Amino acid sequence: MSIKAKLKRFESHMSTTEKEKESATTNNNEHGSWEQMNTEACSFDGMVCYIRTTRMSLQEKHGPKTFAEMKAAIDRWDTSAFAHPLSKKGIPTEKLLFFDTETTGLSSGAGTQMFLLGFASFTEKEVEVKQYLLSKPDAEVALYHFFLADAKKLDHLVTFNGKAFDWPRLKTRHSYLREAVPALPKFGHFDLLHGSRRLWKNELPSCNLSTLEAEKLGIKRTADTPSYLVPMLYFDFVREGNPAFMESVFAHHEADMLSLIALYAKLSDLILDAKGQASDAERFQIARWHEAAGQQQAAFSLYESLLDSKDFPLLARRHLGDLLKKQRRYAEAAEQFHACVREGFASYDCWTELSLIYEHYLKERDKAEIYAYRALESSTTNKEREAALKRAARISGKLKR
DNA sequence: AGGTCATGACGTATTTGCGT
DNA sequence: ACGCAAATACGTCATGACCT
Repeated sequence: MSIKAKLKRFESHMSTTEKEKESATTNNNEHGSWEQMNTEACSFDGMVCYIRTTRMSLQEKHGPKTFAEMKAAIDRWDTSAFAHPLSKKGIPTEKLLFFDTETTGLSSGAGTQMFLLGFASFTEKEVEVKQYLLSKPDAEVALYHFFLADAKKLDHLVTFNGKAFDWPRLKTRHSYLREAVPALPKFGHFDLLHGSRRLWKNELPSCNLSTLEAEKLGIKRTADTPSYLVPMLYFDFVREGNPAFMESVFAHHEADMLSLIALYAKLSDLILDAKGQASDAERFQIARWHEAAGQQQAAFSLYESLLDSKDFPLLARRHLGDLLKKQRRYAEAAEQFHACVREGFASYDCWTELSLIYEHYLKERDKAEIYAYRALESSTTNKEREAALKRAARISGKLKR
């Protein structure tokens, strides 16, 4: 008896739902089939990896912006005047992999599988999304074989928390398979989580990607499968072999990668054109970022631009004072600290700075003494009181002689 | 049973400038 | 020239957020 005939005889014993599932796995034209999801089964060494390829025009939008607009924003790094941790200057935008994975959980134990790898990238006229699905637990070699064959053509990762989550895990799995799969290229890596936190942690309840999408990228997800459901859907897929379970997972994963493009574009816009596009709060945080990155010029110019802002004139002044002092422009630094204390801002810190500057650099000890006592009056903790008292007493002692 | 980074609280090393 | 205290720059440690 042929296989077909056997199946036909068996059919009558199946329930209706089982029949539907069976047809979904075998009929390529129906909803939820591999073909309908643009997904191809690729074999390597007897193992299958499902590869889904999606291409979209640069004129398509993800949120309010077209991919062409996003690419233009990212391209602007190439003409930027300052160094920055997110600067891709010198790296073609087409060489970036906007990389993300799906796993069966957040914990790092042996029970957690990395079952979906993917990246979006810019080609000449399109955005291309490639997704590599693990067909079953022991088919990892095929997964990494096909993923690496494509990924190695590119050279810089862009991720959201990928430095701490996706990439170390991928490296761990890859090292188990290193005899059987291509070597792991040494990618450069831009991670967007920490920069996003720098800009927005004070104004957003959370800096997770979905909050950023909603609040900062203008991206609305309709009927999205939340991340926490992804593991269950994958378990169902493996157990029942029905590709339909992966449809919403593919969509979720794809949206994550496209949002990485949108987020990198947004951060690029804000950092490269802070005066034109960033809010006062964003500008202040970008200035602090420049300062931390050793870009005093860029920081200085942004702090200056905030002196007539509504919420940041004094904070910006305070930072300008620090920068001027570092540049040994002591008289100008003192002006900034004076302006702060006139407004009652950061009084202890600023009076202390004034006392230091007048004692050591402007050499007016009588003023240094007065400012030390002002710092003492403004002190709020024992630690501050002790330090201010000590300073005041020492300068007074100097003056007596 | 993870890794990265910002942040803040402390501790330490090196340098600077003062007073003797 | 010297010792000392202050200032600054650099480590270290702990904590929390984020990823499915």
